[in-house]
Amino acid sequence: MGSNRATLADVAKRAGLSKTAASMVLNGREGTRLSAEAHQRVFAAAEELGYRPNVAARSLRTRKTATIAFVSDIVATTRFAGGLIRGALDAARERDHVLLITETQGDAAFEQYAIEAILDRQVDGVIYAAMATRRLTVPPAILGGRVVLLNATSAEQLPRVLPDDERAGVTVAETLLAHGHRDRIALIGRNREKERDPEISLAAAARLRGIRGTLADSDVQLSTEGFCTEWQPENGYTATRALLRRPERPSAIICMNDRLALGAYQALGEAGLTIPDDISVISFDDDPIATWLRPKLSTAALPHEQMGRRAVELLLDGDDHEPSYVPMPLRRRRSVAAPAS
Amino acid sequence: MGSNRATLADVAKRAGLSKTAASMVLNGREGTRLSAEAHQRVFAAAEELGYRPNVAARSLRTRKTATIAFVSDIVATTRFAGGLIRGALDAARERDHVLLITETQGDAAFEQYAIEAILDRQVDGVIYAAMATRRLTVPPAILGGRVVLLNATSAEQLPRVLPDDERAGVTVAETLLAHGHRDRIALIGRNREKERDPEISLAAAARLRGIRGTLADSDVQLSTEGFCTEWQPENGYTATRALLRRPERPSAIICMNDRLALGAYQALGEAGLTIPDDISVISFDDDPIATWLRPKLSTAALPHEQMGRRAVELLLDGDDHEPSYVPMPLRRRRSVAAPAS
DNA sequence: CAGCTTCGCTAAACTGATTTAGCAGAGCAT
DNA sequence: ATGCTCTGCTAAATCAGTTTAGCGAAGCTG
Repeated sequence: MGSNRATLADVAKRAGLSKTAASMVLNGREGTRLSAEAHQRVFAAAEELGYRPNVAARSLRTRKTATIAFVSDIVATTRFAGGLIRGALDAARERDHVLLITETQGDAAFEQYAIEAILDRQVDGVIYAAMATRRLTVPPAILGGRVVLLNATSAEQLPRVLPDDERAGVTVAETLLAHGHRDRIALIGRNREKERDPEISLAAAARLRGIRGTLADSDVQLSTEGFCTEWQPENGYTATRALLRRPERPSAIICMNDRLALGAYQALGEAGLTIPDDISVISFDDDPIATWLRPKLSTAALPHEQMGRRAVELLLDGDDHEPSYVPMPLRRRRSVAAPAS
Repeated sequence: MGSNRATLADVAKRAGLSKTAASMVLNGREGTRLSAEAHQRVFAAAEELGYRPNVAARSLRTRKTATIAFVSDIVATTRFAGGLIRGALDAARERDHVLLITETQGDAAFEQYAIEAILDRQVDGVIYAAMATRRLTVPPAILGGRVVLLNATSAEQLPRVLPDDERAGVTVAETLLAHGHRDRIALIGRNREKERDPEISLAAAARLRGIRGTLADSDVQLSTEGFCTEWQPENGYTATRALLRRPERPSAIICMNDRLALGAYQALGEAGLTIPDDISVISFDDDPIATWLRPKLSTAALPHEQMGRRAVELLLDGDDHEPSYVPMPLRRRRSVAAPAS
């Protein structure tokens, strides 16, 4: 690869100046007394030689690598991860940085490897990301540098970016109310573990809080709450079937995520019910399947790209340690309508 | 970050030896005449100080960074990308390497940025990946070093890893034949552009070739071929509805990917047909939705993890420039059965 | 015109590793 | 006693930058 690249010495020689001068000019140092002409010559020489500084040499001295480590439990390889990385990648590029990506897979040895790789390479900062919004434990070794939590919190008061799940819950509930749903709003995806253990999920409790609070403000309660051990399509299917066996059919179903909603669609389809005419469905996440379903699913979107972007911004430009809550906009599609009759 | 780390000089001093000696011992250099005792002392000192070499300093001298660049058009942020990255990540870790991830998004300026970032950091090699299996143009600037193409080919004879789409086509066709399907096998997802332009897709033509060849060997032809401008669920839905309007209903539908299959499921469901009793469905990719559908979809899996892994292996240990074809195993699930009656 | 400041620039040290060239002492043969 | 080889180790150069300290000439002051 970069074998015969021009070095700073080459540039200096061509400009008829010292390395010092060349270095200062190229770094735009203030207060140096180099003549305008010297500036010209250095820029010209650098241009002509196609000079690009060697990052290793530079960071040896400056301890800056223009590299950010993106460490995730498992996020880098899931469908949800895409946007997170994309956003981070974009923001990093805008700031002339680059992303070093590692995955711990929840494995202590892997995490150890990641930390060492990061420390060895003296990255400028670490983004510690979680797949599911949750609390996690940051390895002390990286606390020496800048760390931003992405989609996560931790015991330490670190800067962090989180989706505003509670607000999303509010939005979802408001939408249903606005369409005239009141007493027959069901929910599927209740899950004690997710709701209680912040190490597993922060989203479940927050969404539920938002939903219930908003309904309560209008003197409404959820008519039925379906529990699911996982938030997978199968669980949504089963929960929805259970829902339909009850005497009073709901006018709307809130699903705690889009995979559950897929299951709900399947169960409703089998039961011969039409969405949204017979029953409305609304959900959270905005997984790609949301637009694949028929009808397209209305859902509060996890703003992954924005979150990734925000994390980099916080890392590089950030000063405040207030958690950064990113809004989850509702994607209004075709799965919500007024209750039948 | 790593502020007060022990340096090689520290280790040497503690061991009562020179930096030279310490360096040689720690690098396991053969042919050095350092005593066994010297070895002990160096190892002990390094251990006690928790010594880890500074990668920047080392690579300044050796031009090795233990870093691989993973450049993709857009793959890093799509659902399909996960496995690719995961596999590469795992293989890289096993070889004590790390991944620098960038994305060109098909944008020339972004590509330029990626290249410069890569060259500046003197990565040991580049994995150039495409989201869809296709031919792409590798920027000449990176051809100076090791490059492996992932899910892609190029004009240059570069080492590359590709899914064995043709063989997958064979497998899919064989499966249908084995279940007794013959004259009423339909296909959806024909697409002239994808089939003809290798810069768009290599998979479409290869899959089709495999399917047709295998059927022909048994004197069978596809009964209907549905064209789709895109391989999205909607197109699958429309194509399937068209299929069902024809006089003779197919006994099986081959979908060129799982998203089309989702569309097919939706159309079949609406038509009141049961999979696989009334009609079998088989597909390609093994997208996560394949297991979310009811019944679960049989599909030839794109072995993303293996491909990513293989790319790193080829890059680091590889010698041969033969394209590496990775098999696409058929995930046998519930969507294929014998034809009705 | 000596002394001081400012200007414009550079030599050399430094970052932390690897690598080349070679030195001192021991052992042996002559 | 001299010359030679082998052993066990080290000094110093090197990679490509940044940074510190400071030098010589010009200009100005008193």
